[in-house]
Amino acid sequence: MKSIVVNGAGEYISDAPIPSGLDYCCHQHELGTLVALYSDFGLCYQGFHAQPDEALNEYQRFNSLDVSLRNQVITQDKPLHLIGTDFQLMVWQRLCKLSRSDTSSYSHFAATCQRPTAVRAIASAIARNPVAIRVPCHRILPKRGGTGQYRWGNAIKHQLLRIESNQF
DNA sequence: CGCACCTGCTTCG
DNA sequence: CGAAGCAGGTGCG
Repeated sequence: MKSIVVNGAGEYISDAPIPSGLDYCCHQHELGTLVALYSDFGLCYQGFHAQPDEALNEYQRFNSLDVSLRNQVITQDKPLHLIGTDFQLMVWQRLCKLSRSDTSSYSHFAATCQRPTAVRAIASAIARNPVAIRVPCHRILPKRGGTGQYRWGNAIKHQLLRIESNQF
């Protein structure tokens, strides 16, 4: 398990301590309320939730951590502060390199990660992406068609893709 | 379509 | 180290 800070392109910036407290910010996305959780080093979590504590619960459960909610803040443009195994971090960083409306299948994405046969492991790592939208896990789709699964709801994944493809 | 079966790899105990 | 668990893929009807 490592805890690192990366920029918007997924490039490594530095290591960082595991957060003990997080600031939060709720803002309206056209598909729902988006809750962001910030450590002192960057954006740790972003997901579709009605309440900030739901987001915190998710974050704690996924990372087996005990973290407190601190202050409400306004939307901040910060780097990402990600916690995960080497493998997960590699996958998330790779996702950040996808440009807008650049979608791919799970198997193709696995190949671009240099793990062409590890499709299921890659999919598991994608599923644990803690930062919706900024880490564009929604751009990875089943080869057979359809939009596949999404941690915050399949309908939202579908809509995100529609929005991204329409803006061209 | 849906289903059964297969798969390789990561993760956790 | 072994076993569980996968946001997948394939082939068949």
